[in-house]
Amino acid sequence: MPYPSQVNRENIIQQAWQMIEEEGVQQLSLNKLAASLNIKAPSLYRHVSSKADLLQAVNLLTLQKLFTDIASTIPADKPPLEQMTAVLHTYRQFALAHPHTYELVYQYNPAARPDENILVQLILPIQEIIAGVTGPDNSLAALRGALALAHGFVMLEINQQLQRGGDLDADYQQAVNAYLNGWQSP
Amino acid sequence: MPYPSQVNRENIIQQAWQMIEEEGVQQLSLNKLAASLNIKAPSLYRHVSSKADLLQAVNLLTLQKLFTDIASTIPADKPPLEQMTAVLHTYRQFALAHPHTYELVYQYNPAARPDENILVQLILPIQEIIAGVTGPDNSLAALRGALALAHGFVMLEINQQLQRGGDLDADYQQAVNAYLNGWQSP
DNA sequence: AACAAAGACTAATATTATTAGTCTTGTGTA
DNA sequence: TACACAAGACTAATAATATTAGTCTTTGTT
Repeated sequence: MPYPSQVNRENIIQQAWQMIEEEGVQQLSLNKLAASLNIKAPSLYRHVSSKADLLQAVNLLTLQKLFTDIASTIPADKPPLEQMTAVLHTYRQFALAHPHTYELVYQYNPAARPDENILVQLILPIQEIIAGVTGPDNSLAALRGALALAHGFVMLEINQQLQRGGDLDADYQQAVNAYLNGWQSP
Repeated sequence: MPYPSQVNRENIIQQAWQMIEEEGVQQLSLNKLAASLNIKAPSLYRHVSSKADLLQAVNLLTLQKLFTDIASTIPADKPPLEQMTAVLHTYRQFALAHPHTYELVYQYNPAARPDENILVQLILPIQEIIAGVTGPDNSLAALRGALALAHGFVMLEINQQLQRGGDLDADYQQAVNAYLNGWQSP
C-alpha cells in the first residue's frame, strides 16, 4: 500500500540510532534497517539521500544527546574548575554508556560529519567554562586539549587499548586533574 | 604460471600499507590490491587468512614505524620532562604525516587489533620516561593520560574537528605543557 | 473528474569479501 | 630417476551490500 507514509525521516534516523547503539554500525545494513521498519531498502531513499546522509543525521543526534547530558550535570553554583571537571566526567560517562554511537561520530567519513557550525554552537558554553579556569586568551587552546584528553581516553578505553589493569576511573580523574591544574600554575 | 611464488605475505602487507597510506582504507579493496601485485584477489588468501588479518598486520607495521620514529627522536641526554615532550611531539608529527594508516590502528575492529603483548613491549620505554616525571607510582596513569591527550588531539585534527582557526601547533604544545606540568605540582 | 506527486514496490546492477575446485610447477622422497 | 604432493596461482560461483530505474497505487489539489 503505497502513499500513506509508513515511515518518515525522523523515524528512520531514530531507528538507525537504536540499532547502531545496540550492535554497532558494522552490523547495520539498509536491508536490516528497512526490514525493522516493515519496508524495503530502496524505499529508504525517499527519505534519506544516501547512507552517509543517514549516518550524518545519526551523528548529530548523538552529539545533541551528549551535550544535553553534559549541560544537565554542570553544577551551576560551583567554581569553573569544578564545573569543568564535571563536564569531562559526564563526557566520559556518556561515551562509555554509548560506545557504538559515540565512536561513529569520530569515525573517519567526511560525508557523515555533522555540520561545523552546529558543533560550534554546542561547544561554546563549555569554552565559557574553561575560560573561567584559564582566562579567555587561552580558552580555545585549553578547550582543545581538554576535549582531546577526554576523547582520546575514552577511545582508548572503548577500543580496549588500556588493558593493563589499574583503576581507569581513578586514572582518568588524575589525568583530568593534572591537565586542568597545569593550566592554572604557570 | 602457478607455483613460483609471485608474492609473499610480506609483499602483500607492504603493498597494502602503501595503498592505505595513499588513499585510505576505504579505497582499498582486495581486488585493487591483488591487481597491483599482478595477481587475482582469491590468490591473496594463500598468504593472508582474511582481510581483517591483513589489516592487523598493516596496523602492526604502522605501530612499529611510529615507535621507531619516537625512539629515534628521544634526546637521551636531556631530563625526562624534555624527553616526554619530544615523545609527544614526534607522536603527533607521525600521525599527521600518516593520517590514513595511523587512523586505521584505532579504528574499531577487534579482529584487526594488534596483539596486546606486542603493544605493551612497544610502550614500556615510554612509561619509563614518564615515570621520571611523575614518579613510578603514577606512571601508568600519567602514561594513559599522555597517550589520550596526544591521540585525542591528532584524531580531532585528522577528522578536521578543530577548525576554528588558531595555531594548532602552539595549542598542542600548550596542552602538553599543561598536562605534564600538572603532574609535577601537587 | 483529472492530474500530479508522494511513497511504496520489484527488478536490476556494480562492488564487495570469500569459498570451492582446478591446474601447473617445483620439491622431497622412494 | 620417477613420482607423489603440496604450494600457489587461476576461474567460477556465492552472498551481501548500496544504489538506480521504472512501476503502481493512493492521496490531495485544481
